Amino acid sequence: MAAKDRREELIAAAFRVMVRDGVVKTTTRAVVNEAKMPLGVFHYCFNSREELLQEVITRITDSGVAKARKVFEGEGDLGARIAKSLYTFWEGVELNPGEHQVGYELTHYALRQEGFEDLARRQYEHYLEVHEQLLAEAAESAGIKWTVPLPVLARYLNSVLDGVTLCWLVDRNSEHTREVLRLTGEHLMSLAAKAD
Amino acid sequence: MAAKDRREELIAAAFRVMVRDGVVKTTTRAVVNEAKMPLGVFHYCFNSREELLQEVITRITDSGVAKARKVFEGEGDLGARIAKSLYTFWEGVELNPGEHQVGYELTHYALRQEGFEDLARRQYEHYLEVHEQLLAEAAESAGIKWTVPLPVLARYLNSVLDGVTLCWLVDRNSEHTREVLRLTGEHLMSLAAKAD
DNA sequence: CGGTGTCTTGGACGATCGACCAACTACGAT
DNA sequence: ATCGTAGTTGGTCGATCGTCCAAGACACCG
Repeated sequence: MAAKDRREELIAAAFRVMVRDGVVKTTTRAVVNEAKMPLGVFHYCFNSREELLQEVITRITDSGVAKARKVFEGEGDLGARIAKSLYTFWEGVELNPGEHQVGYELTHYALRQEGFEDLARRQYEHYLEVHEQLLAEAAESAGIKWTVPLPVLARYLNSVLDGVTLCWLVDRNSEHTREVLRLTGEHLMSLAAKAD
Repeated sequence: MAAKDRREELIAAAFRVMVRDGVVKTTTRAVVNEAKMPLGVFHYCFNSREELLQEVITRITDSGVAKARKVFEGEGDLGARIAKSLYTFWEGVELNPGEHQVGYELTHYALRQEGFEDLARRQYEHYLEVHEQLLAEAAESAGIKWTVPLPVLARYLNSVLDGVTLCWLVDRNSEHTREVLRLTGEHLMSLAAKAD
């Protein structure tokens, strides 16, 4: 009935196809087939395939940011909060690996697509910003100061999470990954000092 | 003249195309065009495009392993060696970003390709193994023990390097990345204890 | 000389893709 | 009732892809 509703359904269908078959195989035909719509619908709702992918990228970025904020909710001292956040983050990865895999695929796709580089840049800009905010908030509520500049610490955290996720997507070694996250949590703790 | 030589040239040409245009656009025609050979050559030297990509993956893995070993060569105490290794690694990334980008693209490609998952798994298995060896060697030559199990420490190091590289490929913030690597080096130092 | 096997080549095939379009329907406003 | 706009559809176009093949070129061995 509504063109806008069709758009949303197609975006959701595209995301499902991506998780199942990968970004490369997410063709216009595969998407409309997943959404059980005739092929003609596609270019009535989207100017191009790229426009659809762009939409999916922003959705994933926003969803990732929101999820990160939710992960960090909680109480307790700094140590407990960090440990729980890392644990919750990892729960999310193991529960939904395809989503993260698609995220990386889209990042690399955007880096190669003329005019899409900014989209990837904004994606990581958001992630780094969120990590920075959460680290700052944690420091304030715990009454501590980070002994490392916040942007650096945020990049460090973001990198470790990206790295362990990528590595786990390949070899699925959950046990070692959890140990790495525990180690990272302890490291973060050691970078906190009493506030002035 | 030689079928085997053609093979090697095609592999090299394929790698060049990948770095320039990405894995997805590395078609049989693009490769033979890069190598300045007629199209028919391709399926005389390779049974399929997948066979070529498989060959490129193993080359990149081997080259990465060799480069990692070379990066770790050097003298001095543990701190200097770690710092220099991280610095040399990062020099390599900044000097040749495309190569690393292709590496990640191929990993994700392999994860999606039926029967190629093992190739990606072996790739990371090698990397982790090399990091483990280098960390063990460093500990021995410095007369220290790692206070964290070696496989975990290797995965941690591998993850940080992967993560910062990926992040830098997107936002090209060299300054913060170097600080993260410095931080990581100090962290590793803090995980060393005098051997028994 | 003839033949046998390794190269080399241009062209062609079938499949799949993104994109487009003309025709059809439904429905509210005039 | 008529018109116009938004929605809907199946079919089709041109481009590009991986793959294959038949025919020619070359060299070595009998």
